[in-house]
Amino acid sequence: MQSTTDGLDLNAMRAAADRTCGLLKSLANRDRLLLLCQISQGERCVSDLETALDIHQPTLSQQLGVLRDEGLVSTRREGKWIYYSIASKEALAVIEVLYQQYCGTRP
Amino acid sequence: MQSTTDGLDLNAMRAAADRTCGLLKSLANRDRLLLLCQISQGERCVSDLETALDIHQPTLSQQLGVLRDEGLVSTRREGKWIYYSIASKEALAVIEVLYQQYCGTRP
DNA sequence: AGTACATTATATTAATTAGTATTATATTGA
DNA sequence: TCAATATAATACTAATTAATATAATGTACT
Repeated sequence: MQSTTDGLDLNAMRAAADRTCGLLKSLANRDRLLLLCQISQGERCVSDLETALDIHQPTLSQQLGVLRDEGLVSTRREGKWIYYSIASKEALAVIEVLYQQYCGTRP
Repeated sequence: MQSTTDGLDLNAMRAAADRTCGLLKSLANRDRLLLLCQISQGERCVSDLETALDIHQPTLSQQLGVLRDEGLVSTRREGKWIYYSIASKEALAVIEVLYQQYCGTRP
């Protein structure tokens, strides 16, 4: 046991670091980052994303699958279209900071 | 050329995403994350880090080397000791958010 | 109902590239 | 010579990604 002034103990820190790594690995890919950046500005369907980012459809679907599996996005079907939105507050918080740091303040 | 209301164009977005990925890949490792977390709370020498995190010395040195190569930390020698501190404002900003999201608000 | 087309997802494979731990050795300073 | 830190070399283990093909779901039309 650890005094409260020491903050988290090593095991708790490691566990938190592992969870954090999960998010970071999901983000650490150009296509996924671009996808999340778009989706974080508002719901997008796949063909919107394809047009906006010029990523081939199977790649797109594969990377969106990764984001779904990690719980970073959720989907809603409307007819032929499937709309994606951000489902993780942690992801959203990180994306916002990344945008500020690497793309300037958001309009 | 692109109207200013559209924000960044695709090439600029890709370039920004690539730079961002560089940071994210550097962060996406348990040991490096723990190291940065410690160092972001104030300058630390290697043996401090070794004691606090219980990571074997060569691993420590190797991962600190990665952080140095990526420009995330800088060093200062004082006698036998080498002190590390955060050298990247982008990294610091991300670390702060990650801490908030995964470890609660910082004391 | 049946056909055709649009949208999105999945499966498979190939190719490449990477991440990590370990052990041993080198460097620098007291 | 000892303590602190870095580098090198190896060995493992596996992760990422692109590409191609195919499947599933929905709509429209006849």
